[in-house]
Amino acid sequence: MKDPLKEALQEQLIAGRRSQILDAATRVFATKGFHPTTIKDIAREAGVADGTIYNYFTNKTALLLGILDRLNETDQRATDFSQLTDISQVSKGEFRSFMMAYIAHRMLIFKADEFRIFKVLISEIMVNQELREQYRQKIVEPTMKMAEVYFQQWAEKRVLRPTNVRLTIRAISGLILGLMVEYVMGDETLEEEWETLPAFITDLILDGLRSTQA
Amino acid sequence: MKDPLKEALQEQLIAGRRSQILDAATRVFATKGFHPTTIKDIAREAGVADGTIYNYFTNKTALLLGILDRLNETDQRATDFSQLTDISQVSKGEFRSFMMAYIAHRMLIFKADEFRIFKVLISEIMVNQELREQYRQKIVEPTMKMAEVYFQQWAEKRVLRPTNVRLTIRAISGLILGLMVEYVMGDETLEEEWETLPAFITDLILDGLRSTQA
Amino acid sequence: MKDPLKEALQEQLIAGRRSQILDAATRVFATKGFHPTTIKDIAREAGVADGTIYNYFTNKTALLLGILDRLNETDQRATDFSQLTDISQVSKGEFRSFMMAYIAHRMLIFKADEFRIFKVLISEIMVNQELREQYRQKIVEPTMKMAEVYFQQWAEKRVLRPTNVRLTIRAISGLILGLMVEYVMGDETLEEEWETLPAFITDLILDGLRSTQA
Amino acid sequence: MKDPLKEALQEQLIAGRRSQILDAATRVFATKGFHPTTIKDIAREAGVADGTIYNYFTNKTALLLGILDRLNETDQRATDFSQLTDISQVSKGEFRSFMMAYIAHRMLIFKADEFRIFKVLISEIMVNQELREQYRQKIVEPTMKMAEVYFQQWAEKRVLRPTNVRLTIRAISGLILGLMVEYVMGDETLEEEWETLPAFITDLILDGLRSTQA
DNA sequence: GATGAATGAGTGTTCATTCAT
DNA sequence: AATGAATGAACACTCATTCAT
Repeated sequence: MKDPLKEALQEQLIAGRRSQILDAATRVFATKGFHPTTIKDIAREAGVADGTIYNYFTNKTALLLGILDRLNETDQRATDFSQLTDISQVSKGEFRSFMMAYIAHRMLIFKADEFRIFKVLISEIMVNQELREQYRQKIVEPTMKMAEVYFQQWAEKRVLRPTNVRLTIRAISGLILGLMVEYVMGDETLEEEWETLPAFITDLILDGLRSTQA
Repeated sequence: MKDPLKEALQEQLIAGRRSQILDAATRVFATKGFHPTTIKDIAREAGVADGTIYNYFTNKTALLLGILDRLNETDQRATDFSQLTDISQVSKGEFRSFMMAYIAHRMLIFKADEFRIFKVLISEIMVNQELREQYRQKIVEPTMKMAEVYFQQWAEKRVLRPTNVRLTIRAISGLILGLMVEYVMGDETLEEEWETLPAFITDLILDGLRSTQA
Repeated sequence: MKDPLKEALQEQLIAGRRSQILDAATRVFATKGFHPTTIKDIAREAGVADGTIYNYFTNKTALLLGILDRLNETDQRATDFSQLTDISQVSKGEFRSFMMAYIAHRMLIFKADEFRIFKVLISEIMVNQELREQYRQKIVEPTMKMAEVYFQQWAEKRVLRPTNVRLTIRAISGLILGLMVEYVMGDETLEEEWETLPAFITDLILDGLRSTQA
Repeated sequence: MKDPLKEALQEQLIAGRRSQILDAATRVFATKGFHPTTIKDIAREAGVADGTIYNYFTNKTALLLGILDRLNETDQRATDFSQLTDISQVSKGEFRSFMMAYIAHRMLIFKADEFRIFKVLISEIMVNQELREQYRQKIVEPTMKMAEVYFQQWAEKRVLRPTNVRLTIRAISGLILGLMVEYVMGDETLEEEWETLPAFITDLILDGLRSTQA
C-alpha cells in the first residue's frame, strides 16, 4: 500500500463512508434526538452494518463530534470574510449592513431544519464534557479570536464607540444564541418575527434602547 | 380523616417529604447530570426507599419539573417588584439602575452552584417536550407577559425610545440566557468578568455600540 | 366482649366487610384479570384502604379462594337436590330431563359474566397449588362423591347401562368443563349454539354416536 | 451475504439457536411456571446471554408461542392421517379403533411431562389474549376444520348416526381437554385409570350411557 | 474492511405487604 | 378496626460495543 494513487483513492473512499454515516446520523438525531437514537437506527439509515460504524467513529458521541465538525467546515466556507475587499476597512454605514448580514447568517444556519439538530447539539454539549471542550476549542474560540481582531480595529477607527471588545463580542454572540434557544423553547413571537429579527437586533445593538429625546 | 387539623398536618408532612426528595434530587442531578442519575441515587441521598419517591413524583422527569417549579417560586419571591413604590413610574436615571439590578439578579441565580443545575435543566428542556412546555407555560410566558406591561409603559413615557416591545424583551432575556450558556461552555473571559457584566450589558442595551462621534 | 349480642353483631359486620371486599375483587378480577389487578384497585373499588383488605384476607390469593368459596355456596344452594322427592328414584324418562337440567345449570353459572371470572379462576388454579388443592377439596371432591352415590343407584336400577361410574362422572363433568374452556378460547360455533348444547350433550351422552342402522 | 450457501447455513444456525432457547424455555416453564420464570432463568438454562433471547423472540410471551408452535408441528407430523389408506373410508369397526387411537394419542401428548407444560399453556391462554388468538388460529381452527370434513363423510356414510357434526367434534375435543384439566387438578381416579380411559371414552361416545335393556 | 450475532451490564418502575398511628 | 405511607425486592427489556468470520 505504498502506492500514492491507491492511498488517495482509499482516503476518498473512507471520507465517503464517513460522510454517508454522518449524513444518516444527522437525519436520525434530528428526528429522534441523541439518546433515543440507537446505533442500529443509524446503521440502517446509512445502509451499513452496526459494526461498520465503529470502523469510522469510536463511539456514539464521536458521531455528534463529527456532525459538529462538518457544520463548522460548512460554516467557515460560507462566512469566508476574505471575500470582502477588506473587512476591517468598512465605514460606519457599511458596518451596519455588514453586521446585519452576519447576524442574519448566524440566525438562519440552524433554521433550515427548524433547529432540530441545534437542539440535540446544545442539549448534549451542556452535559457532555468532551463534546463541550471540542466545541469550544474548534469552534467557539477561533471564532471569538477572529472577531476580536476585527472589532478591535473598528473600535480604533471609531466605527464603534470605545468599549470592552471581548465582552461586546460575547454579548452579541450570546444574544444570537439566546434567541435561538428561546425560539426552540416555542416562543411564538420569535417564530413570527424571525425574519425581521436581524434588522431589529442590529439596531438594538448599535443604537441602544435609550430615548434620544432631549 | 375529615379532621381539618389532621389534614393540615398531613399536608405539611407531604410537603416536607416532597421537599426532602427534591433537595436530594437537586444535589444529585447537579453532580451527575440527569440521565446518569438513578432513582436509587436520589433515594439514597434523600434517605428514603426507591418506591417512596414514586409516592410523590410520577416519574423521573417529574422530579426535574419539581425542581423547576421550586426555582420559579423562589425566584418570584425574590423579584417581587411590588416592593418598589411604582415600577412603572421610574425615571430615566432610575431605569438604568433598575435594569442593572434586574440583570444582575438573573445572572446570579444559577451562579450559586456554578450553573450545574442550569446545565441539566437546559439540556433536558431542549430535548424533553413535556418539560419544555411546562417550562414555557409556568415560567417563560408569565414572565414575558409581565415584562411587556412595564416596557409598554416605559416606552409610552419615553423612558425608552419607541420600539417593538416584545422583541426587545426577548432580546434582553435572550442575551442573559445566551451569556449563561456561553459561560457554561467554559468561556474564560466571561468567567473572569461575570461580576462586571450586569453594568456592561446595561450600558450596551441602553446606549448601543454606535460611535457617537460626529 | 362476652356479650353474645354484640358478638353476633360483630360477626355480621365482619361478614359484611368480607362480602363488600369480595364483591369488589370479583368485579375487578373479572375486568382486569388476576395478576394485572392490584390490591389498590380492589381497595378503591371496595371503598376501603389497602391495609384493610389484609384484615380480612391474608393475601391476594386468599381473595380468589374467597371468591371460589362464595361461588360454591351459591351453587350448592341452587343445586340443592333435596328439593326433589327422591333423586335416586327417577325413571328413565325423568333421568334424561334431569340430566339435561343439570348440564344446563352447570353451563350457565359462569355464562352470566361471559366466563370472565371463570377464566381467571381456571388460569390461576392451573398454576397455584394452594388454590388448586382448596378447589379440589372443597368443591370437586364433594361434588364427585355425591354424584357417585346417585349414579351408583341409577346403574343398579338399570336406568343406565352398567359402567364404571367414577369414570362416567369424570367424563361428564370433564365434557362440560372442556366445552367451557373451548368457549373461552373464542370458538364461534359454541358461542352461537350455547343454548342448544345441554340438549345436544344429553343426547350424545345417553345415546352415543353410533349409527343404529342395521 | 448474497451467497445462497451461506444463507442456508445462516438459517440452520438461526433455527438451531431458536430451538436451543425453546428447549430451555420449555424446561424452565414446566418447572417453575410462566410468571415465576425470569428471562435470566431461561438464558442460563440455554447457556446464552439474556439479550440473545431477544434476538430470537420479541418478548417472553413469544417464547410461549414458540413452544405452542413446536408442539403443533410435532403433533401434526405424528397424526399425519395420510398414512392411512383412506381415512374417510373406514368401516364401522375400524372407526371404533381409529377413534380410540386418536383419543389415546391426544391424551398422551402432554402426559409425557405429567402435564406440566400443559398447565402453563392453558393458564396463560386463559388470560393472555394474543396467545389465545394465536392458539385458536394456528391450532384449534385448522384441527376443527379437518375433523369436520371427516366427520361429515362418516355421517353421510352412516358410520355415525346423523348429528350436528360441528357440535360433536367440539364435544369430543372438549371431553378430552376437560379430562386433562381434571387430571391436572389432582383427581386420583383419573390418575389411576388414565391408560384405560381411551377405550372407556370411545365406548361412551359411541354407545352412550343409556341402558339397552328393554 | 464489513458484518451482525452475542453480550450482559444497567434501570425505571411496580406492587404486595407491613405497621405505626 | 381502619388507615395509607413506606418499603425494597424483583424484572423485562435495551443497546452500545465487541469480535470471530
